[in-house]
Amino acid sequence: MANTVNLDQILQDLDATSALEDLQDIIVALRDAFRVDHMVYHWVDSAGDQYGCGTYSDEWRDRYVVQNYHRIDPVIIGCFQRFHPVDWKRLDWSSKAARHFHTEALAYGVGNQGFSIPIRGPNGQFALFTVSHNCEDAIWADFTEAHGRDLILIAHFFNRKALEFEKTRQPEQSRALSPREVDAMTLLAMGYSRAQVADTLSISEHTLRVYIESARFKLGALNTTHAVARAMSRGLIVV
Amino acid sequence: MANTVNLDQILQDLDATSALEDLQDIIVALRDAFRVDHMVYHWVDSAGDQYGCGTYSDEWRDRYVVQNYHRIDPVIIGCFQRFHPVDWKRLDWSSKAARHFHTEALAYGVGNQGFSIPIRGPNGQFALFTVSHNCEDAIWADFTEAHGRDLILIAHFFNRKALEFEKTRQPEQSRALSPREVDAMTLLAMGYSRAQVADTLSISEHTLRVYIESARFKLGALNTTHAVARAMSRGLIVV
DNA sequence: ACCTTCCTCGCTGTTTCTGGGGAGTGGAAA
DNA sequence: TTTCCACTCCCCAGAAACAGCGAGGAAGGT
Repeated sequence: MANTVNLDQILQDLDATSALEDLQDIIVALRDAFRVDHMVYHWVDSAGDQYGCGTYSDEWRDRYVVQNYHRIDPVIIGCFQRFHPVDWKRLDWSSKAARHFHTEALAYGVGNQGFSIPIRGPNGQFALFTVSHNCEDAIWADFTEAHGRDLILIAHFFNRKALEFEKTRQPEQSRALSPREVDAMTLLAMGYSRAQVADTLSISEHTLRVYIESARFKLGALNTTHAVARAMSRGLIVV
Repeated sequence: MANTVNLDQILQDLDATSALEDLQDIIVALRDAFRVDHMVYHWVDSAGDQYGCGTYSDEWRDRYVVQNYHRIDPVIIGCFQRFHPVDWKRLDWSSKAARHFHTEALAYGVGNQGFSIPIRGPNGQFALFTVSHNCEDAIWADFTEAHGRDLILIAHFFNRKALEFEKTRQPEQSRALSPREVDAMTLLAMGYSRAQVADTLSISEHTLRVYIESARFKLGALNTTHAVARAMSRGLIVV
């Protein structure tokens, strides 16, 4: 596992990429350059409409998707609540589902060591950049220590490219909410009922309803809960 | 404006920081090391409850806060919908409010050039790391070209520290949700009605209601929308 | 073995939300 | 100037969610 990696060259190659498919080739080359078992970029999207590329076996990837493992995968859950890159050992593997997931992952060739970098983009986009390997703890610690920063940059550039290519698919860049709409969504997210929200904002409940409706429309939401969820995941409101 | 910057030393210093106040000293030192006019870290929070540190004058900062400029600042608006670091020249300064904001910023000593890096953390956290300077376009382009990557890493480490210090404020942890509860919350967050969720999960609506109620209880939520919002902000569900 | 948690199903009545109308102001942009 | 958009207010009927009560079986951990 090693050491002489030309970061500049990698990032330049990444920058020069012009098609989504090329990322797969690049990540394989990266895996070889770093001499680790696996390297994966994984754009997580609850809709199941996820994009990813990497060096896991097709069988594992298929199984992961079919079983909806992104819901119990401690790597995803853990990274989602963190900002730091995180070593898999520091995650919570205590639940039964997590342990089962772990043994199965090992059986499918995923390394016993792992290092994952959470990445977040606009509109609540969330992705992971993961390096995995089979080795002892000390060796792995040296590796992450040595290459952590490089991996952050690579992850950043990877996501940049992925966003660039996927941008066309996501025309749903919702209009920004008006201040009043933000207020309404925020208070609703805090558990207030419509009556309470209207009271807090000193407006009639009818007026409030107009805000909720227009927010729902702007966000393409089906109901209030959906609208609040979307507003949150797009970072339009903070609770 | 310059060139010999010891990135390792900077990041180590950042990592060793143990108090929020120290970040202010570090950012001043950084500004001097990079020989630019201003360097600012700005945690943007829609609530107005923002944290920031940097080298802008106190007058400008106060005015910014009082006037709620974060709502019209093209840097914030532009960065919020981007993932790339962005040069200020590429932002949209066309609106009247933006032009007024710009001339005023210049008057308060903000540089005519700027480079801002959006950073996103868990729960929709959003921050900016900005470098600003007074110089010509070509010189500025050289600078951003030369130091863009370093700045990304510095921004990352800055935000890491800021999150670390702020985390202590909100240690609320709740019991984990059961798989079925997660399913229910997730589908509700996706805009499904109770009937649709029950149908999707192939359970009766009555059963579904029990899940929602127990999730609400576990999360300390007042209603379904609140429960979904809390589940999201705690990273228990991914939408 | 016991206790806890999870999963599943049922009833009733009350409160709240939703969707469909409508109308008028003021400010900012084209 | 006209045309947007944000903000404010109003009514009504049907649909949906809420609160509170109940039950039993399966699986896991102490």
